Parts: sequence; C-alpha cells; structure tokens
Amino acid sequence: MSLQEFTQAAGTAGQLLYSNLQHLKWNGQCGSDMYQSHNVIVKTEQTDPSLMVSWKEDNYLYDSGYGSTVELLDSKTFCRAQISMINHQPPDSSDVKKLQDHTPKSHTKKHNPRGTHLWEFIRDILLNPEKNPGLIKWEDRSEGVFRFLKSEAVAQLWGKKKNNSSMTYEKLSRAMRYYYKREILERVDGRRLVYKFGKNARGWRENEN
DNA sequence: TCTATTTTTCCTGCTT
DNA sequence: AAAGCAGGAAAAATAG
Repeated sequence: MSLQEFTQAAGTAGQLLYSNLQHLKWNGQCGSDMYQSHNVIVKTEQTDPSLMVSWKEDNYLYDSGYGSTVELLDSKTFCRAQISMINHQPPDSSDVKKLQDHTPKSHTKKHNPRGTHLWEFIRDILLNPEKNPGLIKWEDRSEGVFRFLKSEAVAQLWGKKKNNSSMTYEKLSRAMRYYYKREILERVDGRRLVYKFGKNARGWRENEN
C-alpha cells in the first residue's frame, strides 16, 4: 500500500501509522541489535518531544526503504512536518508545500524494485551519514572509495535483509568480487576491506543520480 | 514455469 | 595464527 492509499484508508492518523509501520518493517529485518530500537508504537500515543525527536532522527533514514536521495529528503520533510503536527505547532510552510507535491510524485515511479542488490545495500548504508554506527565509511567520497569497518556486522545486516542468518563477510565478499567483472566495483588492492564503486554503480555520488 | 542473472556456499591456495 | 583476497564450481534464490 502506498502512503496515499494508506492515508486514504486510515484518515488523519494514516501518515503517522504508515511511517511507523515502515519503520517497524525496516527494523524488523535489519535493525534491532545494531540500532537501539525505540518502541515506535508507544510514540504514536504520546507527545514527548524529546522522544519524538529521537524517533524522527532514525526513522527517516529507513522508512522509505531503498530510494533516491530525493526520496530520503521527502521522507525527512515528512517526518519534520509530523513532529510539528504532533507538537501542535504549525508545520513549516515549505514542508507542507513539499509534502503536497510529494505524494503524487512517489506514485509515478511505479517500477522501483526496492534496492535488492548487495551493492545497493552497501551504497545505502554509506548514504545514511548520521546513522550508520561505524559499519562502513567513505575513504574517498568523491572517488567512491569506501572501507568496511565492521565487516561481520555488515554481513550480519545483509543476512538479516535476505533472511539468512548465516551470512558472513567471507561470503558477502565473494559476491562483492563478482562485481569487479561487471564494473559495479573497481578493484582496490593492497588495502584490506576497501572497495571502490565502478562506472556501473549508480547513485552513490554526492550530487544526483 | 522457464530462463537469465545474482547471490550463496564451499573450497584451495595465497597474502597481510 | 587470524583475517582477507582470489576465483572456480555449483547450488540456490530471484527477477522478469
């Protein structure tokens, strides 16, 4: 169900519920032990601003799933507006405006197969700056060079996403190596746990894509 | 359901 | 010695 369908069916609370469900969905498969998971259900019923803020902080990073930077921003905007509503404050008018033309747009890109690929998964972890408890870090942002800081933790996370609890870095890295031939990754030798996005990898640059 | 990709598993050997 | 890296093979999972 899309956000707009959901809100239509659920009324005013729809947006909040939708967002929380998305959050749960993400946490359910990838979050929990990595990211201290807050009880998002509780948050729908109370108005403690501090809690809402902390919820907001990690929610927008995941609730729109694997999407473009644009989607991420929209989601952030959406959450910000929600916080305002909940605090009984008038939402920032620019946010409202952005929200209004968000919904129709998100319906346009019908065919977006939820970034299911490993390299996209890696990329999206990298693209979530605030949140990403030192799993992977950019070595050279503009060149697309990055390094695994917690190789096994990332593998575990990937395993969670694929519903495979026996994923290991050893196996994950084999899949990474297959990307060299397809030029989704370029080889970086000498440095352990270091990879570099290749010309067939999309959406990792600072700007666009 | 069939096919083409992708990913997972496992393995042997080599490098840091 | 432990953890990574290289790829080959082949099975399993997915996308379309």
